[in-house]
Amino acid sequence: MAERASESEMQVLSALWDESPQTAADLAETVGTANGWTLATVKTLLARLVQKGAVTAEAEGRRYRYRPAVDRADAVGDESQRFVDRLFGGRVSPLIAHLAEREALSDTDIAEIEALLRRLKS
Amino acid sequence: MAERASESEMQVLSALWDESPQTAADLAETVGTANGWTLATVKTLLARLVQKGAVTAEAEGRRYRYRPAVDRADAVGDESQRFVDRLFGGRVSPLIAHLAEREALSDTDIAEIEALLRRLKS
DNA sequence: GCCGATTGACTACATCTGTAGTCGTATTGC
DNA sequence: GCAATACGACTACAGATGTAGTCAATCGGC
Repeated sequence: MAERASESEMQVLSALWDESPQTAADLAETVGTANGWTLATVKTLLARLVQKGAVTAEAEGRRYRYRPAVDRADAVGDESQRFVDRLFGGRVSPLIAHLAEREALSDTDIAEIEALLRRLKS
Repeated sequence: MAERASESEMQVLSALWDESPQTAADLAETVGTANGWTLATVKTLLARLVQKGAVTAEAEGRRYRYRPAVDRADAVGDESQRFVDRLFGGRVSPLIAHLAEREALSDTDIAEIEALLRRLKS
């Protein structure tokens, strides 16, 4: 259970991590419109997430309320690991270096990361 | 051209970034065995990479020597951006936080990241 | 010069993914 | 009560992906 979610599915799952439960219509409005998906598409993604065991559907009257069934930290951690393995041979600093070069790091990001590192070293 | 490489394709491309040119047989021996792929599979991945314009094939006698045709920094940067967008809403520090929590950061990583940040701030 | 090994070209095929559409039913506004 | 609508179940379908196999040509060793 809890097979990997595809990229699109991950967007939906992400929205559920941010707020849950949500209905298909809710998600269509937020994630759907953000990605240019119709309600039908969002429903399909939800169905697949449920089938993969990444999301649970709880009946509320005639409709369902969806909730994440996997832990965000776990899922995100797994993905991150795969990602750094795949592109950086498991090394994290080259990733940071790339993000920095691409100016993908805001001042806030930098400050936050520094704070994190301080905590890590203590 | 230069469409996105799939995960498996990326492994091959990555090997070419590390060393090039290489033949299909070379790659099968390294990336192939590392992933449990046969020579045939590696050849397919190479063909797809060439078709996508991510790798060039230069004939050397009866065989080809493959070289990356896309810049590593560019490709990796794009992937990284997509990745942080997808899982962290574009914010980098949560990614670092997760990696840190998973103890995926070595002391060396931390030191390197700090050095990077110092450079960024100057 | 012949034979086995090598190599690219082409083909195969199940599954996953992205992106919906249809349909029957239940619900709700009037 | 009936019509419009909302909802889930099921179906559709092309393209991407993972994973290889076949085949014909060729090269290298004997």
